[in-house]
Amino acid sequence: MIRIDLNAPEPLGEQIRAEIRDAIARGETRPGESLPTVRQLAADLGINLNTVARAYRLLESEGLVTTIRGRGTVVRSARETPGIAKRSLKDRIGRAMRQVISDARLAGLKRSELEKLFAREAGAIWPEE
Amino acid sequence: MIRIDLNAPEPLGEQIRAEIRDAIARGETRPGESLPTVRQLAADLGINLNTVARAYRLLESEGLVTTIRGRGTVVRSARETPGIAKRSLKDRIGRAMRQVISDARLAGLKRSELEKLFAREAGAIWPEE
DNA sequence: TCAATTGTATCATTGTATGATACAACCTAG
DNA sequence: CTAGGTTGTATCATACAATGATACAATTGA
Repeated sequence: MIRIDLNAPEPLGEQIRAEIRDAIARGETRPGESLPTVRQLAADLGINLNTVARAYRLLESEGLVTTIRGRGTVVRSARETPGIAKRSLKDRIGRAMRQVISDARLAGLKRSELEKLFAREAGAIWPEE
Repeated sequence: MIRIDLNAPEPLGEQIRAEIRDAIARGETRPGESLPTVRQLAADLGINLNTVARAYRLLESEGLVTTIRGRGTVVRSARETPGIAKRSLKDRIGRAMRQVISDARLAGLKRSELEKLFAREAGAIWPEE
């Protein structure tokens, strides 16, 4: 189930996109499964249907879902999702990771705490290994 | 040295703030050290001085720097920086970490690659341990 | 004291996010 | 095959955030 924070500084659409990306990454919503309709999700969250529709379109442009008017939006299978340029991607992820770690350090977390956190979340994403 | 990407979706001010936070966290800029003046940095980056000034004020509100008109902006010593409520903080960092890991997974990174990346960045932040 | 240096305040402009509303494609009962 | 309901889409308006131009105020130092 998707939840957002109306007061967060992140735009609603971005929050939705991030939540769904995350759900797909961890296999909570599987390929072939339908996402809620834009009206349904918008009503659940108490926001405008266009905001949800825009988030879905972002996800489609990322290749994560397929959406057909009149039918709805469906999660694509993993191998359908196109590969992206790996170099810049790894850079981008590296930067994001660095930011998280810097934040944690400034917040006073111990390295061991952060390592535990990382291990836990990574385990949720790659349960098989 | 601080670098930003004029075309990135993240606001310029946020980029500056993140860069400086990171530099402080990893000890590249040490307590007592002066940041560039708002005009200097703005000129270097080719942006408006107000954008830099606002980023500096954000950092000041976080307790990371002290700024005095006429003198400039200086990095505060670590133990001066106030502690923040730990519970919500750890949650926030946990969410950010989860996003990074989801992204990495969807991008096709292997778990081992991400672990290597994490270890490298964490080592840069906590060099002593 | 005065000029230079530093950050600050104010206002205008631009772009993005969100929402209200009307439209178009698709599906299914009958 | 057609009518009505369901789904996503397009268009327009509005609010707000980010950035910039410009003028101001505090501090420094010769």
